[in-house]
Amino acid sequence: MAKKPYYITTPIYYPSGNPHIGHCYTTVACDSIARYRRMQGYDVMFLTGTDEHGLKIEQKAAEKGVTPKQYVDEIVEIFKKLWSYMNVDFDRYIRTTDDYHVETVQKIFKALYDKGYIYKGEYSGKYCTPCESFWTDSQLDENGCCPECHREVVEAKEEAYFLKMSPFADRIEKLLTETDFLQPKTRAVELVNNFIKPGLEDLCVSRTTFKWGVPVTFDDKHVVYVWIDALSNYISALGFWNDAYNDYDKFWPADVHMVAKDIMRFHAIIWPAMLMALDLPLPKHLAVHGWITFNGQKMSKSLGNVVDPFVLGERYGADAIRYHILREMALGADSSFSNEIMINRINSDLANGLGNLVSRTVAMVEKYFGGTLPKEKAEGEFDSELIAEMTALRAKVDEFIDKTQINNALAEIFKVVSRANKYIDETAPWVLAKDEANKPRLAGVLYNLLEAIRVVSSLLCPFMPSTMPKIWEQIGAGEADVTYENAEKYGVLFAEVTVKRGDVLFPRIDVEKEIEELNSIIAKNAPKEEPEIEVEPVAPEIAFDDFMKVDLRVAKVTACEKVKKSKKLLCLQLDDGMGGRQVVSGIAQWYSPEDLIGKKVVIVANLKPVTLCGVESKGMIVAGDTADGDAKVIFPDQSLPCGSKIH
RNA sequence: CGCGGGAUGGAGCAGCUCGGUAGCUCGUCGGGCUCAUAACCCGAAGGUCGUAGGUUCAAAUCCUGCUCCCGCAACCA
Repeated sequence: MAKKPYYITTPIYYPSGNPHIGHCYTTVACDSIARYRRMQGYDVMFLTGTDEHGLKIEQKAAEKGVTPKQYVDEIVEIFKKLWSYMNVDFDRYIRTTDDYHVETVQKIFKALYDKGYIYKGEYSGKYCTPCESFWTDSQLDENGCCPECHREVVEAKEEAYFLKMSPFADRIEKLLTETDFLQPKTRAVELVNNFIKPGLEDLCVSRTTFKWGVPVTFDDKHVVYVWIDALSNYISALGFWNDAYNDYDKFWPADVHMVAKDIMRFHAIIWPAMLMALDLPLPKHLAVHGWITFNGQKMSKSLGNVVDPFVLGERYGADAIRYHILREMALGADSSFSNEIMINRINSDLANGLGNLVSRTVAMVEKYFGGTLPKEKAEGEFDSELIAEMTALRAKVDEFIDKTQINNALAEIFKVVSRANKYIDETAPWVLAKDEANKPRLAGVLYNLLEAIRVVSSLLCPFMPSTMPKIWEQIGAGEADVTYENAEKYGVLFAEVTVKRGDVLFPRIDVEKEIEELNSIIAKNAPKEEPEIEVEPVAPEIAFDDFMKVDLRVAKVTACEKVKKSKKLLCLQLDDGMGGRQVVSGIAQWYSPEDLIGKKVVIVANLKPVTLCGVESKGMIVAGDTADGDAKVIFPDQSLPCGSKIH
């Protein structure tokens, strides 16, 4: 009988920087599910890869003085190295720069055009002629000028191709609300209300403003913009409309696309729309997970070195890191990552729980029986409960894996670990050992423990693939003993099994000492941050007269309050020495009103007034960017009088 | 009134669909045990279930108002 196919994917990651713990989570989660399915006997295709085109890559490469391809090649190596380091066993790695993928994208684009779903239209926005770049209103700088060169932009239109979305709105809404496509489903309402009900806008699917992308075959001014290029990886990697592979019929539709919530929208709306337009089946599930936050903060570049997966893996082992992120992360919700939580988890579950269980069991077999159990065994009290729990475990784990709830699956497994530890206490082998007559019972107890360990480690293998074989070696389990089949059976191990003590599986970590060391690593890396900010190129030269056009003044904040309806805006009343004025500034995330009242700040006094969220703003507060993209207000010498001109 | 999610012992969560002993993990305290990685086992303390009302014999659970957090959207830097 042919094995059932199972297709699972991670997103293709954007290699504009090194991979971090967030990438790790998605990938390790997929890897674990893929391994579990393989163990269950599915014919698995596990795909991951990188999305390598686009303006940002082009720019990053230019900064470093290399070609875009050279730039991504380098980072892709780091991704692959991390996956190998984390024991991620993918079946295929797709790069959107691969020839076969490019071929598929071009054919899809053409097919959609031929079907009339893609049409040529105009993309309008602000255009900076010297930079040859389009910007949306929100990308413009504070003066409404080009964010790159700070010169004026003009309203302009660019030719672009669009994908019609509206024909699919109804079907997508049904997909989200009436099927179990989206996991967790709570997000469906949000998507429908925000994007579908207001009317799906047609999607701009080509660009002429950068070159680093897949050329549109029938119009070489254009390159395919991210959507069609990136999303179609899921089928191009199977050989859809290319000759590199021939697996489309076997594996499509995918069983699970796993993504983080920030790209849920693209996978829940755009990707189904594309497939509908192509008349292809839709993926079965979209599993959406939250972000890993660090000490409550969203992951950012400056935290990257603290939570560098390489550093953590080196200290605690890849399996421990895998376990921690899988155990901690619930589908849908964010989960906070801190070194302390991680170390405590590793200590309590892995070192004290599982590791110690193996250690004490094996030690007793050696101590009381010289390493090999006798054939004669006696049953006794407490056996039935332990055996019942271990044989029932597989079904429970299966159920949670089916629901992509890895954290709950692990929790079930560790309940049995706990039960086994308790069983040792109940049966007190060290007491039995005192009387020769109890030897058969003692052997029975130890055999049951080995069996429990066998079941637990079999089911745990997909999640911690490098440690489990070490356990099998210690408990004398052969490869045939630790199959999925046997995971629900009792009495699998050879009756006269021989154990072999090994190294400590998960060394206990000294919490305080480790935290201290990790903090010192943070401290060591922290000073580097400063020079690491991306220094923007200096704007083109201007004449003194041009500078004098900008009227900078000192003004004192007399009152300040948050703008209702907005999270980022503060409304400030200023004494500018000229009768006062009101300015709205987007700094509410970093300053509360009390921080500013009474302080003098620098304002651009002759800026054209604008209305933000219904509040008029006459001028702007001068602020600088930090490395994290936060804003810091520039405070002038506080003795300067209000209204004094700065030049 | 843009949309959605959340507020449960010190921390993190479950319970809420289908009202009726408030449960789990970690931490704390006390005890037990000694096979084991100072690990394991047992017990205890600790909760006005955000707030104000309502429905009900009975509400963490249903309804309404309010406060605060978070995400999306918008807006801004």
